[in-house]
Amino acid sequence: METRRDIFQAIADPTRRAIITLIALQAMTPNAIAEHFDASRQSVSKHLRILTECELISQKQQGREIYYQLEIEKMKEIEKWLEQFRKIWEARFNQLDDVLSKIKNKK
Amino acid sequence: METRRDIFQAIADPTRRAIITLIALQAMTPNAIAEHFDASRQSVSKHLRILTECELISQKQQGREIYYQLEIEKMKEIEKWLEQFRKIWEARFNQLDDVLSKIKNKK
DNA sequence: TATATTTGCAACCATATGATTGCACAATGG
DNA sequence: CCATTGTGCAATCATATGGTTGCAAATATA
Repeated sequence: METRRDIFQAIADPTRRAIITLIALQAMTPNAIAEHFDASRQSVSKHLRILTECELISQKQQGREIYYQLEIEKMKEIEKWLEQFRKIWEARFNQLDDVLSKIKNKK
Repeated sequence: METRRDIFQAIADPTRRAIITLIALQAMTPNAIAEHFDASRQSVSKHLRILTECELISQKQQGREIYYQLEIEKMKEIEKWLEQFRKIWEARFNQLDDVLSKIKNKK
């Protein structure tokens, strides 16, 4: 709770992943978000703080209400980490393709 | 340590992410893996257990050595979760595209 | 067979985590 | 001005986490 925030650590918690999905399309207030979960309002507030700390979400003050919205660009960092594995998938797929065409040529 | 394993929880730890990257291209023994980190062999062994529990990696016994390899298919589950956000990215990109072409048409 | 190597597991420990409760404070509305 | 509403923060607590050390089991080697 006190350590440096990290996206991967942030999305490790299922409630936080659910929050991310919930506000992905529409910004919401903490109270509105909390209504979707069993957890208390304060507990959700803590999750929002963690998500804010690693800049996965941001706030928009509107009178006394605060709307939290997803910073979808930040999600791309996960995508970026996955890229190295995508390359491997594709390489394997191409290898399979080679094998298949060799079988075909043998016929 | 005792609870049900989850991929997102597994990749939350930086050492585990490093292990995944390390063995992505080539299966390795626990000792060989541990040499790449400051942590003790036993600590790495624990990480390997966690990764195994959520089926992100698998083992291949070879004499008295055990080779751990990445189950790259499992990584696609993260990809799958990201898909919902990719849709939003693309929608935004298209919106931007619309705006740009409208500006162009005005000229 | 005796010894060395490779590995996993159990016990233990300090710290992180996620939840709850209670409070404070600012903005709104009567 | 006073009550209500929306929100964050501090304190506390049980449990999870990640690390260490010490040991045991299995395989390889002399």
